[in-house]
Amino acid sequence: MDSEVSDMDQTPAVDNSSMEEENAPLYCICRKPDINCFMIGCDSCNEWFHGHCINVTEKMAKAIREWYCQRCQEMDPSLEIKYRSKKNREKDSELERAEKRSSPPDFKLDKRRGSKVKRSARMCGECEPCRRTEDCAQCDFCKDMKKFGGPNKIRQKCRLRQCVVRARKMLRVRDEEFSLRERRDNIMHRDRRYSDDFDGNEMELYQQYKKRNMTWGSEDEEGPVYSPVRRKKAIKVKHVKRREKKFDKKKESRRHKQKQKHKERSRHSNRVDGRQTGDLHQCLGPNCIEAARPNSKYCSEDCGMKLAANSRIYEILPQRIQQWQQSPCVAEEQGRKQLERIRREQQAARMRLAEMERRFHELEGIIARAKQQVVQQDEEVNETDGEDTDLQIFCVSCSHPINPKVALRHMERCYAKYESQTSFGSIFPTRIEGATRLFCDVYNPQSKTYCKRLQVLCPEHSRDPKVPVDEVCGCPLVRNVFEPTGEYCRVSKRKCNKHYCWEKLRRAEVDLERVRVWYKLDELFEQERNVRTAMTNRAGLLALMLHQTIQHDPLTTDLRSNKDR
DNA sequence: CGTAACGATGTG
DNA sequence: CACATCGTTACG
Repeated sequence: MDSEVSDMDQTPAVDNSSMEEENAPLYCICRKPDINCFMIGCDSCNEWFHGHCINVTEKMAKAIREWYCQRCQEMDPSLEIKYRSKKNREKDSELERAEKRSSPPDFKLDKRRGSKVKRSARMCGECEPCRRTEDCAQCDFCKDMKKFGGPNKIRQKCRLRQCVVRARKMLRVRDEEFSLRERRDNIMHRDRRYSDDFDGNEMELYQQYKKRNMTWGSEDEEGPVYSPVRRKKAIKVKHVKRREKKFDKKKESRRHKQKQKHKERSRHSNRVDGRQTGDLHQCLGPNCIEAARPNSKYCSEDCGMKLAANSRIYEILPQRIQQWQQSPCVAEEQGRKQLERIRREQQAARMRLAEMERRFHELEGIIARAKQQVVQQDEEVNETDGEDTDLQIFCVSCSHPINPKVALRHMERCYAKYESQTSFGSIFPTRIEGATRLFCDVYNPQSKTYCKRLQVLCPEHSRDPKVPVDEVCGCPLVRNVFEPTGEYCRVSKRKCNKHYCWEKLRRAEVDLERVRVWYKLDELFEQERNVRTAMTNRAGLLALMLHQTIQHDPLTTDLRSNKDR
C-alpha cells in the first residue's frame, strides 16, 4: 500500500514541478490542481475530477444527472451513474450546468451526506476553520464587517474561518495569533489527512480508468491525457477570458521566479563553500598559535587588530603611498581640468546674471518713464483699423472664436483663468540671496508648498492691478521690430489692445532668463562639489588599501602579447 | 509581495 | 434584496 502511494505521488510529480502554486488544492485521480479544464464532481465523495483524466467530456456530462467516481462505485455498488431523459435534458441542462460542470469546483452543499459543511475552491470543508460557524469578532476582517460596526471595505471571511488548506495564505490567521510551532504542526497534520483521504489503490484505479477509456467512447476527439494543448481546449468558456490573462501573467512570473531561484542557489553555494573550507584553522594573528574561532580567521579580536595594524597599516600602506606618488594621476589631472572649466562657466554665468540684473533695472526705468507719458486723445481715430474684421482667431486656451482686436486681451485672461486652477509648488521656499522678485513663493498651507511660478506671471496668487482711467499704455515703440524709436505708445492703457500687458511680458522675459542663469549656476556648483569630493577622496586611506596601481613598464611589458598568446 | 479596496457573484 | 465572501486590481 505504501509503495502504491509513493508510486502515485511520482506520476503527477512530472507535471507538478511546473505548476506554479505549490499549495493549490489537488483534485482528481491525477492529484493535480484545477487546471482550467472541464471538471466533474462525484456526487458521493464530492471529489472533483478532470474530464480528460476519466474520459468524460463536457458534452457527455450534459446527459448525466448523477455521477459517481470509480472508487465510490466500487465501495458502494448500489451507486449508479444516472442519466437524464432526453426530454428533460434540454430543460435541465442550463440548471445543471452550473452545478455539475463548473470549474473550479464551485460551491457545493453536501446535502446528500447530511453534512452541513461546504466544500468549495476555497474551503476544504473538513478543517477546523471550515467547520467553524461563528465569526470571532476580533480579527481585522470581523471588525470590517457591518455586523461588527465596520465599514465593509475589506469584505473577507473571519480569519479564524479561513480554510487551512485552500484559503489564500494571506487571509489565514496571522502568525502573531498562533505560535509558529503550533501552526506548523497543524498544517502538517492536516496535509497528511488529506493525502490519506485519497490513499486508496489509486494507482490501480488509475490503471483501470485508463483501461476503461474505450468503454466511455471518445466522441470529442480527446487527445493524449497529459497534453497541455488539449487542456487549453477544454477550458470552460465562462471563465476563459479572465483566467487566460492570469495564466499569461503567471507564466511570466514563473520565469522570473526561476531566475531568482537560480541566483539564490548560486549565491548560497558560494557562501557555503567559503565557510566550509575555514573549519579549524590556526589564528592568522601575528605569532599566534591558537585555533581560530569558528567563522573567524582569528582567535580573538585582538589578534585581528594586531594583524591589521602590523601587516596592513605598517607594511602595506607606506608601500602603497609610495607607489601612488610614483606615477602621475590621470584622474587628478582631469579633475583639475574640469574644475577649471567649471570655474570658467561660473564666471560666464555670473556675468550673464549681472547683465540680466542690469536689464532688469533698465526695464524698470523704461516702465517708469513710460508711465509719465500723457494719453494722446486723437490716437483713438488711428486705432480703428477695421480692415481685419473678417479675420477670425481662436483662443489657444478655450478655443472660442474671438475678435482679433481683443484677441491678446482675451487669451491673456483665458490663460490666467486656467493657469490659476492648477498649482505649481515645491516644499521649499526660494532662498536666492540678492535676487529681487523672482518666484511667487506664496505658501499654500493645504499642500504645504511654496508657489514656484515667476512672480510676475502667477495668476493664481497675484491679480493684475486695476488700470486707472487716465493711465497711458506707454509701450516703447519700435521700427522694424527691433529698432527702438525712442517714442512710447500713448494710447490709453485701457483701450490699447496692441500692447496688452506689455510690462508683464517684458518683465517675465527678463525674469525667466534670470532664473535660467540661476539654475545654471546651481548646476555648476553641484558639479564643482562632485569633482572636489572625488578629488579629496582620491588616495584616501581606504582607497589606498583597497586599490593599487600596477606599473607596467611600457618598454619591458607589452600587454598585448599576453592577450594574443 | 502584501494590503486595501471594491466589483462580482452566489446564497438565503 | 441584503448579505457573505470571492477574485481582481491598484498601490506602496
